[in-house]
Amino acid sequence: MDHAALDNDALDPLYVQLAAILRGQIERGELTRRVPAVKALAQQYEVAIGTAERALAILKDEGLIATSMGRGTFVVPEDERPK
Amino acid sequence: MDHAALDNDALDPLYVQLAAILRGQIERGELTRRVPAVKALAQQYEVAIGTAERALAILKDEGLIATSMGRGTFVVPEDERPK
DNA sequence: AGTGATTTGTGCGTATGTATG
DNA sequence: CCATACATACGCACAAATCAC
Repeated sequence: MDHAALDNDALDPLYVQLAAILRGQIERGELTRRVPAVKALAQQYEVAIGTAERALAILKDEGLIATSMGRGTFVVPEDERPK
Repeated sequence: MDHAALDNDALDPLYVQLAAILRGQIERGELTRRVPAVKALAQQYEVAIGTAERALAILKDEGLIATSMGRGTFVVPEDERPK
C-alpha cells in the first residue's frame, strides 16, 4: 500500500499517474487539508521533485489543491472547488 | 529587436515573459503557421530549454498553439481558437 | 531580532524516449 | 539509418515566503 504504485512503462507518464493517485485520494476524502510536501511526495513515490511538481500542477490547474509559498499545499474544500 | 528582451529581475518569471512575447506576436499576426522549435527559442532568447517549454505549455493551454511530436509546434488558426 | 529550517517557485543542464520525415 | 523535434524524467541550485525557535 506504500509500494511504488507508479509504473514507468505504463501508458501514462509518471506525473499523470501520480496526479491520478492524489486526485483519487482527494475525491475519496482520504487526503484532506494538507498535501505532503513536494519533496516528501517525490521520496514516497520515488520520482524526481520536478515530476511531483508537475503532478501537483495538474491538480492545481483543476482547482483541487492550492499552493502557498513557504507554507505548503492544501486541498481546496469541496464546496469551493470549480465546476 | 532581437535582444534578449527577457529580464530575469522583472516581476514575471522568464517563462511567463516569453509566453507573453509569443502571444503578442501571434495576436498581431507576426507569427503564423509554424512556431520555432523549442531549442531554437531557447537559444534565441537565451533561456534553458525547460524554460522555453514552459512558455509554450502556457500558450498550448490557452489554445493558441498546438504541438505535434516529431513535427513541430504550430499556431492554431484564429477561427479555431477557443473563447 | 535574527537565524535557520521548511516549502513552494524558478531556472539551468542533461539524458532518454517517441514520433516524424 | 539518421536528423529533427516534442515529451518525459532526473538532478541540482538558488530565490522567496513562511514559520519556529
